[in-house]
Amino acid sequence: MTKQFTSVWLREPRQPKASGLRLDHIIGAAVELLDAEGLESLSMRKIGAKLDAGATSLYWYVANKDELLEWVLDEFWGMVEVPEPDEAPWREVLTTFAYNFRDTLRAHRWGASLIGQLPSMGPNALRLTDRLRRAYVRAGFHGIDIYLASGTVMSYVLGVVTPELAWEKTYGSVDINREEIVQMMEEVTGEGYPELMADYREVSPANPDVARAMAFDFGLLCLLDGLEHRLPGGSGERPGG
Amino acid sequence: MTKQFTSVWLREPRQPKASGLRLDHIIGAAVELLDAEGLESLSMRKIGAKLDAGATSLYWYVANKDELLEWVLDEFWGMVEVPEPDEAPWREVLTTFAYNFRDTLRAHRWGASLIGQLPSMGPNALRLTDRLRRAYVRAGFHGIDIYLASGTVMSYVLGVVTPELAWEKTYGSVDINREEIVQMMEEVTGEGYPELMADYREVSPANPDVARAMAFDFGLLCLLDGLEHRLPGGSGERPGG
DNA sequence: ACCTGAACACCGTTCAAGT
DNA sequence: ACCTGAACACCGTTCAAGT
Repeated sequence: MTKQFTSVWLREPRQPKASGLRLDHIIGAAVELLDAEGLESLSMRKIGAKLDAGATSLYWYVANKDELLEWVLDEFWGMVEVPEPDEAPWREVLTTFAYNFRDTLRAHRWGASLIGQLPSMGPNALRLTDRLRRAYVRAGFHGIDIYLASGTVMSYVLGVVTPELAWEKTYGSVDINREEIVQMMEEVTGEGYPELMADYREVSPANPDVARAMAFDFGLLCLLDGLEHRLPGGSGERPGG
Repeated sequence: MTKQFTSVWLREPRQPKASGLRLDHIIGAAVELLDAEGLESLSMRKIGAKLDAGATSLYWYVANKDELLEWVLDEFWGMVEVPEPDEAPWREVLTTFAYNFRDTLRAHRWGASLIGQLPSMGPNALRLTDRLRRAYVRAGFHGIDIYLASGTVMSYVLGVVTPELAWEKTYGSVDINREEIVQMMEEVTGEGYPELMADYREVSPANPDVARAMAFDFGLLCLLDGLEHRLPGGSGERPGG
């Protein structure tokens, strides 16, 4: 007897009456609280209060907090804009997506945490997945390579931004410059890694926002170059690919 | 009056007496509980109990739970092995790191969450950063490009694995095959994305573990190709780079 | 059908008090 | 110096009861 495979997205929606709570209002209230106060301080009680309802009333529309957050996560995916793949060259489509995704992650900092905690199977997530897939198709990938390539840019962006958010959560409100960071690292390691420290001091841009943006762009360029290289006809083509 | 820049790693350590609690034991107990029960069920009370102490005793060694987790996170970084960059070609070093990092993230599933929540500034994190940096130096990058390239592979791996862990957390214990996933997606989207669904059905490997491993490898190859392409002398070299 | 409040089993953290 | 227990202000969720 194996567990049944189910999903939030397959549940019968509750029929709201004209006045009273509604699932979309609950999700909206959750998003507003998340934007204002962050994931850690979101509680069912606060969502209820925001809607002039008891916390426990939410449980008529939602099985539990995770299920609500799964809906909220799909709202996040709905905020990430991707150009229609027919309307621009594939590198431009993916670059625009990468920058939009980065901006959305930074504007709604709870998004990255939810992506790491809950599956992304809602309609907005699937719409985005489909658009990206078509961008890779238009690039010229075939067969299984479409599938293999289709998550690369998104993974890269998520992986870059996630630790940045963690850093900013802790040190974002602190007035800090590059030199102080390096000094702190030196105190942690002793005289351990002189070249690493010299590098930070000498070559990394003094403004951390600029440094982050440049590194993001550099890596994205590498990834796109590498994808192009693996396209049929490119010199990285695999035998029988 | 700006906030002072401080860190866990700069605090004066408490002097433990011969018998009694010790910071390293507290960290060790936390890691064990994390491996056994996951991040969400870790509590100060449980850590205390595991050490035959009251939960509040921990606060002598640790300012709060986040600070303890910052130490725990550095333990995680300590588990990620990277070959010495002198001992192998740079692509091999980075490939080995990528696979090791992926394995460690999968073996200690709380790691990815902590990376997204807390800064990685401990000695193990810095040791890893330095090794990776030297791998990029050995590859042939110069000046600011060392800095710009140095996070790329790590970001990619983190971004790939993080959503996989979220998926497995929800559906990992469910007996599920590819067809059931596709059917569920079709129920969510209606007949929305026929090509996306056909692709999943026809070209993605039937075993999800195999599918994930192949996609991981493909993207890593792309990224390494793209890095190589940007090396001085490569055709992607930038003017004045 | 929808909403409520009381209640349960938890949290992280503070603090006065003990040794 | 180190550890304790009581206490505070929270959590998510269940459930019997209301309308």
